[in-house]
Amino acid sequence: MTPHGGGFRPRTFTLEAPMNLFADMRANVISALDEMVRAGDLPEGLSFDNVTVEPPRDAAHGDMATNAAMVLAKPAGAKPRDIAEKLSARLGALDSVESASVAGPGFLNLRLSGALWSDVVLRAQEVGFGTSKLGEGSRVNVEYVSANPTGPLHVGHTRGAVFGDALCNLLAFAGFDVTREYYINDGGAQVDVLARSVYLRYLEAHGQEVEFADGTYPGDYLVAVGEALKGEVGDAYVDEPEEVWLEEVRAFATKAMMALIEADLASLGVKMDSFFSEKSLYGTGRIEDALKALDSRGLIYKGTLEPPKGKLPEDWEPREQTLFKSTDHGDDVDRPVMKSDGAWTYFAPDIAYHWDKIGRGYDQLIDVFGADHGGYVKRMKAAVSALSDGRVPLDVKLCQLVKLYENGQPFKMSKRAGTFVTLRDVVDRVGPDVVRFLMLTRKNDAPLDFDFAKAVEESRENPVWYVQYTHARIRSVMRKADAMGAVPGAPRLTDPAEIAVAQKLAEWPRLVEIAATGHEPHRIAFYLGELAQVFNSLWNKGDDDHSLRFLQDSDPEVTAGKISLPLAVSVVIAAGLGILGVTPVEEMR
RNA sequence: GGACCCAUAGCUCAGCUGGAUAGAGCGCUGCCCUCCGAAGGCAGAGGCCAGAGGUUCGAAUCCUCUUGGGUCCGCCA
Repeated sequence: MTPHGGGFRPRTFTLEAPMNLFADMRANVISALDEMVRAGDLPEGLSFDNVTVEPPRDAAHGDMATNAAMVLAKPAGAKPRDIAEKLSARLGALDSVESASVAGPGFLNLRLSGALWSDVVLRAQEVGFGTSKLGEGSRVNVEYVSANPTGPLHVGHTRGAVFGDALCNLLAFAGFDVTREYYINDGGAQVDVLARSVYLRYLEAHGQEVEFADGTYPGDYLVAVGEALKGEVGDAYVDEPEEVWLEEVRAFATKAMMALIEADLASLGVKMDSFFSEKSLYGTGRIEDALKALDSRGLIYKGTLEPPKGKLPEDWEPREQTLFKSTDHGDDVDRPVMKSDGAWTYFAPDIAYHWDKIGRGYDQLIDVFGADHGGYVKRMKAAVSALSDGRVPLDVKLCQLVKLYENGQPFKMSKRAGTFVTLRDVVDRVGPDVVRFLMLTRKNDAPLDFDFAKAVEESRENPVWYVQYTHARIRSVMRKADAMGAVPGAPRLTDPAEIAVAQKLAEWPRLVEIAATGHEPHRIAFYLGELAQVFNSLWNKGDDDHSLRFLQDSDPEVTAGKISLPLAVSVVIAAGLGILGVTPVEEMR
């Protein structure tokens, strides 16, 4: 049996027809059902929308299962098992299906022919395996991080940055046209505070004694900015009133902070496509335009809100404000867009910003916020729904808090003393790859514990290490195979452990689509852990059964057939890590 | 008072948008370790999916209520 002999059936693989075994089989099931309708086995006019083809929970049941008979039983007025039997006969006749059997309440279990698994392994070796046309022709704007430009990014921002970036990679992998965007909050009072703080550092650079009162930022990251300002303007602003310098110092400081933030993001491997300035909305009529758009839909009015129930703020008194009738679009109460003194609320520029995004023609908007912004989700969705007349969906992903630990002990930090842990601290400590992977080992809406010691531990408990280790050991095998002169050939999968790996590989394209549809990049991280596990299980079996080893020293040709599977696994791991933004390593140190 | 999120093995968490006997890691118990990449492998025990109703062929998953945690709640950005 030469590896390039009979069993080898090369198939061309193009991005126009990415492989998804489950989608392919579902198409087979649907056409079989259509045939049954024509043959009179099923009534006309049935909807097949709820018919699914999935991996069965228990692999002993088969390779795939369809619920078609159960879903159709009621509308067709037939018994599930009768439908399943007839469907079984048709599907059993397919080349790719080895056997079909009816089980349980009406499941149809399919056992696929061995040759199909070999095809999966071959195609999984292709770069681009798992890419999808799911997002074809669809443009998505993902807004994430969007931290105030008043200082370096801290741990809290890190999770949002990693989540948003991985989500963008995932969407791009699934075929979407993605824009990564950062909204700069440079229009509010906090940048004035920044400017005053920088001014104090500027005076300091001129040798003055200064005091950081409440309401200023004392962090020493502004020392260099103050000095830079001195280098720029000399002593022009010394002992001048605020009116003279505020605007320019604000612009100078904001620019410096954004440079700092961009550098922080770069240390994590995050690069934005677009920065959108809140300030650019003021005095340009853009806020007015957005509110006009709402007004033209009859959604702006003057009124007085009910006082909040329960604890009443001490200084509460009813005031008339300009309100957005967000309750028409699913919100609980209408929201003020203009304060009683005539100034915009923070919500007004947010509306204008999203109005701008809609105007740029995106098919879908995603906002990644911290969990503390949960209260704004409904009003943002209401605004986007109103402004796009329900055409553009907005999905808001909330990232829960990150708690830091050092060997199980809570990591102390004091915000007041300015000793909060920055993104840079974390990245410098464990490296960007570890940070990124671990930040995605929890769903975004679940709190995350991050332990510095465990993050760099080399053990099965550490998912980053485990996946990297698996990739590295495969690369090692591939290098040795190369030295033997073995080129990956047609895989011959016989052992259940080998088939199990191929089955896991077959799930990859489907998993990508599920993760992309749900905006859930953490699924990729979990999948990689599972893939590594089934693969290592096969590897370990090689200890007892030497015929399962990938490198067969005596026989380069058998080796050629064996190394296809590990090669495919390494390709998928590399692709998955790529989505997470983690570099796959060739060797562990 | 209201809104949103969460509750799954002793611990930390998955659970593929409603599928079959609910999974993984750690911990626990018992075996095996000198093997291509050592930093382990295999097997076993462990569950009223917070509780109660409802929807249907079928619910950890969807709806309602209850309990217990987190976040937020006019002019702060």
